[in-house]
Amino acid sequence: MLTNHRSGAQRSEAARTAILSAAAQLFAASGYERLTMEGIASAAKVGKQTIYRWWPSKSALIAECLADGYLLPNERFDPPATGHVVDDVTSWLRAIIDHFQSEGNDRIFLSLVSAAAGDPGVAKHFNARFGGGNTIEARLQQGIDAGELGAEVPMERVADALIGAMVFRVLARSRMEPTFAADMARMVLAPYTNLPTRT
Amino acid sequence: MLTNHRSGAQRSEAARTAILSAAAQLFAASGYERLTMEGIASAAKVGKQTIYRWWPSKSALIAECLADGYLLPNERFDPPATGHVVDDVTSWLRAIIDHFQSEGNDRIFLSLVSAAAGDPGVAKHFNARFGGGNTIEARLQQGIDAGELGAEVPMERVADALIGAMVFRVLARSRMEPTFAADMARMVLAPYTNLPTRT
Amino acid sequence: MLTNHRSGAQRSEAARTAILSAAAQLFAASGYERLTMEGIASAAKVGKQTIYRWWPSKSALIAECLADGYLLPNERFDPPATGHVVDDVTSWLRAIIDHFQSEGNDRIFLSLVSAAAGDPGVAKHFNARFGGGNTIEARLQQGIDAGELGAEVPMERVADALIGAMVFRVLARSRMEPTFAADMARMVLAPYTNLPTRT
Amino acid sequence: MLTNHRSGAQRSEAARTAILSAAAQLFAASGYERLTMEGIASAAKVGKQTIYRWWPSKSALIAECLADGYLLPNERFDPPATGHVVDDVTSWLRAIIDHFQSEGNDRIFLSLVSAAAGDPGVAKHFNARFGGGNTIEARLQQGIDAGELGAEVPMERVADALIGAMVFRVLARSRMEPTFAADMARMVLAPYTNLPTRT
DNA sequence: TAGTAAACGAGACGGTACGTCCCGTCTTGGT
DNA sequence: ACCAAGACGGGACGTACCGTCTCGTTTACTA
Repeated sequence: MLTNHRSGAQRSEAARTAILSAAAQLFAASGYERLTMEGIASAAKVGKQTIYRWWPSKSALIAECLADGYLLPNERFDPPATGHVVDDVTSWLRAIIDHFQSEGNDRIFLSLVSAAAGDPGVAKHFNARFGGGNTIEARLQQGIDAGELGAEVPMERVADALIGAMVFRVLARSRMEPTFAADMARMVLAPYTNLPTRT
Repeated sequence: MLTNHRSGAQRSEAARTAILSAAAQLFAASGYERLTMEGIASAAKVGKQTIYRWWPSKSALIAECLADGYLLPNERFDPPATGHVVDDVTSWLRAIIDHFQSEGNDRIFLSLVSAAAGDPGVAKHFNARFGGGNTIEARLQQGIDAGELGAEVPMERVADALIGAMVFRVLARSRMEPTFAADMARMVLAPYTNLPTRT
Repeated sequence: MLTNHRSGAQRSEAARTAILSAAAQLFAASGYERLTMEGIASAAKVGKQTIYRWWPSKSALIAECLADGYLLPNERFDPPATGHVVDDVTSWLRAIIDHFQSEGNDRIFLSLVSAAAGDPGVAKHFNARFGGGNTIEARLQQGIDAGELGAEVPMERVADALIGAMVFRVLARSRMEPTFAADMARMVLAPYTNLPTRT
Repeated sequence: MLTNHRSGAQRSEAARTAILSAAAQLFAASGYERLTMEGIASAAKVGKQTIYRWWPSKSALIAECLADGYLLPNERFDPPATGHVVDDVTSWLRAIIDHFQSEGNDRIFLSLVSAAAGDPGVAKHFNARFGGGNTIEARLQQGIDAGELGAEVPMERVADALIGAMVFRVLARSRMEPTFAADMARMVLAPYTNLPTRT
């Protein structure tokens, strides 16, 4: 027999889902710091051990919530491609900002920052969703290919600046101006566009 | 009796100092989440009540640590004024980055982000130190006055982008490249300088 | 200052009493094995830590219940002194048997045996209450002094036999005959009485 | 098909033996209260279900251990028949005492008492081994038949006293004197022997 | 210079949550 | 049908801290 079989009952997908859902719901409602394993277990109608059996810590659990789309919309923040890169980037950034400045979601975002600050595993997923490798760089690359942008545009730096500015403003509890997205996009992309952007 | 006098012992400055020092030391060593009031009281050789008498919460205590310079150098991050604004901003940003990427200080910064994410009071002090009213805008204003920069430079946005990018990279546990500061400074200021910056 | 003073709040006698009462009540109701610290804390409206602060274990708590008379009547089992030692010992033993064969008390006794079997500290108090040094030996000594008993009566052995037989019968769930006490008393004291005892 | 055969595998004698052995070994090592079903299953390399399939409870398992001689020597405590009944009873009692006062066995005995106190089923087997139907009464009957003892000797009471005293002393953690067995035997049998026994 | 009231260290208190152990049941795949 | 393995919902364990509340001592202003 060549199967490396595992005897015993299989992991319950129902329990896994219930735990992630409960964790996400309580996380959104109360924030990372007030999230308790007992609360999750109780909300998920699950024994605490079932949580600890599969996740080593609260932060690992939240990281998986994040990775599996329980906390944030999974496929939402793709920049449009209208042909005008600055406008498209502005739209993209504004969509993100609108989402996280809306009631309820702001708390989630702050809790997520708190979790990411406290745990590298969460940070990794946080970064994966917002930072490097994200869809914004693909859009910039399209802009280069289309001749809208100079090839020397420092794509990672652009992403750092746009996302970072937003994170910082949320962290500072400083509500962003309506023109924030447009201002940021113009500022960081201006030197690389082949169109006049001053004023 | 018309005097609103207060008899009895005065607040002990020794206790206040001991508490802030102990809190800062434990905060730096263990982070915000593992910081405990009992640990602080014990390290400061102080009764718990003496802490609760003067600070309503752990975050208020940390906010005061931050405000009083127990956690960060108080007067350090002033940009130089050599006459070349992009270089000066680069120097300023690099100094901040070097400080917070050094061993020990990175943990403090992350803990600070965590505390700020969890508590608006801490966030206010966090912002005061890094954001809005900071010295960087004064330097930019000097640049405008000296004719180095166009008057239309969006100073708050520049500050958001520079500080925000750094915060984001620290949060993402992504060590910044040696040219990070220079790249950022050039990118955000280029469209407003009266000197050629492409390449 | 010569006082070896202890700073801080004093131990709460109310908490101590509530804990011992709750423990005794639950012990009597559910037995030693089903007794839980959480149940006691909850019934006594006390934090668990307040129990653990003063008693190292469940058994130590039960031992103190026993020592302080929360589980058994404190002053009850004194043999009478009518002048006839065998009758008096019979009365004494029968009183004990009647008490522990009554509904409710039988469970207490068995639980006590279980606790004593599991913990030397409980055993010590169990022994103090039933065994050596008890009042039965004083009564026998009176009998010797009065010339009823030969001086060579092995008092400890008599006590061992009487108490032991009862313990064994309770343990064996073997309800004792009405004549049990009299039979035992006669049997163990007969060789030492100066009166005819055969038949 | 007329046979009332049972399809499927038969009960595994190997599993049964392994479980009883493991239970007895852990019981002797850790006592009744610390004995766990998971520990037994793991030590016996058996699934927990296999235990629960055949025994309803921990106490039933221990009762079977006791009945099948996994915990105590099965055929050991027969009194000799030298012709002198007090000596023979002394020898028998001393053998029992020596066995249970020896290192290791004392713990087993106490654990057994604890188990018996907590569970009637165990108590029944405990009693069967030490009490009522035991071999001591047969020896006493021989003594009566041989004219050594008066026919009125209360055999059950004698057994209660001898076994009970020992149980009580073990329970009280009170090591028995070397002359304990002889003293007890003389005391309880003296009034019924046809020989002088005072001193 | 005595009285008194606040601040202090210490730490007990009623609680909540931790992460672990074990319960007795259920599920899986193999013999 | 029985077995080994082990996941499951649940309950209790003993510990760590929470924020509040006495204690008895120290300090410094007021009468």
